Amino acid sequence: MTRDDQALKALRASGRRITSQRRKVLQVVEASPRHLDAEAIYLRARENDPQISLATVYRTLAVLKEMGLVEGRFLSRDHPREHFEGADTPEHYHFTCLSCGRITEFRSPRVAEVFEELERERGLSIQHACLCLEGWCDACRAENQASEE
Amino acid sequence: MTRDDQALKALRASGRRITSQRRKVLQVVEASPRHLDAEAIYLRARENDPQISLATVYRTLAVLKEMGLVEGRFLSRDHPREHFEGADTPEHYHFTCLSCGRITEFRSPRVAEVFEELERERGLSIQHACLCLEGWCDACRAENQASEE
DNA sequence: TTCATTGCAAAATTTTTGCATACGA
DNA sequence: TCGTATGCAAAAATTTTGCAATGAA
Repeated sequence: MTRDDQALKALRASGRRITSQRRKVLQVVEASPRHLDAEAIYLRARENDPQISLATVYRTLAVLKEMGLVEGRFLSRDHPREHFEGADTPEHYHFTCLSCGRITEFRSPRVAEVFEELERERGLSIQHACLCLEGWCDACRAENQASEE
Repeated sequence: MTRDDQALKALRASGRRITSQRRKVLQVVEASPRHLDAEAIYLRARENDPQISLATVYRTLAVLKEMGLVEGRFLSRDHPREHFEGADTPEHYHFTCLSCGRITEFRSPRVAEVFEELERERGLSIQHACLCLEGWCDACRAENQASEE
C-alpha cells in the first residue's frame, strides 16, 4: 500500500470522499519537487486535470492539513507563502540558499535534544517544530568568493 | 545612546530621512509586547499618531527590514502573517502555545551546535535561523489534563 | 438517492503602488 | 530648495466563501 493509499483511506475513514481532485493534489504534494505553494500545486495538478480550480486546491490542502496528511511551512522570510509537503516523511528541517534558492533538507539529532531540554526545563510539550535556515550553500559560497577576487 | 538612536542614525547614514512615522514604528517594534504583525503595529502607532497610514507602516517595515534593524518572522502555521521584532536582541527562538497563544522566547547553545555541524559537514554558511515551535505550555498542559479527568 | 465536493465568480484579506502633497535636511 | 516620504485611494496579490451543479458511495 502506497502512502497515497493510506492517505486516501484516512480520508474515507473520516467520512470524507475520495475525489479525483484530492488524489491529484496528494500526488503533487508527495512527488518531487517538494515545497510547492498553493498556486504551484494548482499549476501542476492542472497538467493532469485542466478543470481543477484553485479554490479546490486551497480547500483540499486545508482538509489534508487538518487531517495531518500534509504539512504547511513558511520556508524563508522572502517568501511569505506557505509551502506544502507530505507529512509522512520523517522529521526534518530546511535550509534555503539565498543565492540559488535551492532548498536543502537535513536532519539532526541535536534538534531533538533542544526539545528535550525545553520539555525538561520549561515544561513545554512540543507538537511541531519548524527550523528554517537561510544562507549560502557550498556551491554558491565558492562562486561568490571567486567573483569577489 | 538608545537602540532607537542607533537605528535612526543608521537611517540617516544610508541617505534616508528620519520622520516621525519611522520613529513611531521603531518605538512600537522595540517595545513590548513583541511579535506584532503589520496591522497590530499600525494600530499601536496610531495611538500616538492618528494620521499614520497602514501603507506607511508597511513601507517603513520594509525599509527597516532591508537595513537589518527589524526582523520579520512567521511564528506559527495558523498565523500566516509576518511578525516583527527589533533586530538588536540576541539570537533567540520562539515557542507558540497552541492553547493560549502566548509566545515564549528561549535561547539554547545547542542550536548553534546544529549550525556548526551543518557548516562543517555540508559547507553551508548560515545567515539567519528561525526555529519556531508549537505545542502546549506548562500551564495549558496542566489545565488540559485536569479537564480530561 | 444523499450529501460531500466541485467550479465559478464574487468577496474578503493582506500587501503594494501611483500620485499629488508635505516635510526633513 | 530638493528630493524623500507620506496619505489616500486604487490596484494587486492571495485566500476564502456562496451557490448551483456534480458525482462518490
